[in-house]
Amino acid sequence: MDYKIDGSDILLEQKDFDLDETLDCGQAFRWRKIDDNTYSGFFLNLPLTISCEDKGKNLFRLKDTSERDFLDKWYNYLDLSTDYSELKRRFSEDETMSKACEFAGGIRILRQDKWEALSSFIISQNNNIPRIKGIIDRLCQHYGEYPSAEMMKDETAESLGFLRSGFRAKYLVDAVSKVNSGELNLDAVATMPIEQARQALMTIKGVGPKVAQCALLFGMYRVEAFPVDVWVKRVMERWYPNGLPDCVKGYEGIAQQYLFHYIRNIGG
DNA sequence: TTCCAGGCGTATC
DNA sequence: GATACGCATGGA
Repeated sequence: MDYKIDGSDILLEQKDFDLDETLDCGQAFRWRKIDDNTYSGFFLNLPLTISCEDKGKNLFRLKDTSERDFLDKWYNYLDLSTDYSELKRRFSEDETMSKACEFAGGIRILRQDKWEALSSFIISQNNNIPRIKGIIDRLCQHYGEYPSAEMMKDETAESLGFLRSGFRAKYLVDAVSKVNSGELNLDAVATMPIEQARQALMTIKGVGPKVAQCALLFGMYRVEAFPVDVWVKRVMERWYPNGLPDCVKGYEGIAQQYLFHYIRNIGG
């Protein structure tokens, strides 16, 4: 990772980073493609427009970004401290993982906000990505930003009707209630042993094994969490009937993201 | 029209 | 513990 300040922008040189593969691969739902090389989106409510200026040189421009926001927020959000080349080398001991890493070598795991990831993946269940984005758009439009659990404290399944989120509205309401009451402390969950953390999240109505794993992986950077959705289930049946290879141990969640993207895009 | 989507709660065995 | 089914919505 190398960067310099260019006027009001940050110029970032970063390998193993592709905007489509990272910002539009189903892990985050508030990034919008502006043109071929540019996305606009948010971490919490801090906006960013980011462009790939030169693919060959791994050069990116973070528009209107202070050095402080870059170092304090985006460096962490974009997981710039993790060496994905080294991870891919380890993963590539396995033939399928090798192909998946080669297919989309620019995937990174975003270190998202706990509540946003949890509530987003509650919305994601039995749903498709364009529609998930639509529901989250309406939620943010309504509040003017991504609402905290505190901001949503008076919502009911009925008052959330404008989301057109179907049966998921009541699940959101239960999550809001448990987080606001302190019954579920997301900061505490983030540091629990993984199985205990999973069980704690699953006390929320509408949070099962898959949504819990997604909240842990994408909202709390628990990279050992392994969410299994319909696509990853196909991966397991097709390539890993006896379980994941040893070379992904400890980083199952990151491996999962390569595999998820791979099977969705090769017509599995 | 039917099927499906980054699943889960509930009923039933 | 495993399996079957319904669930809101909207695009293909």
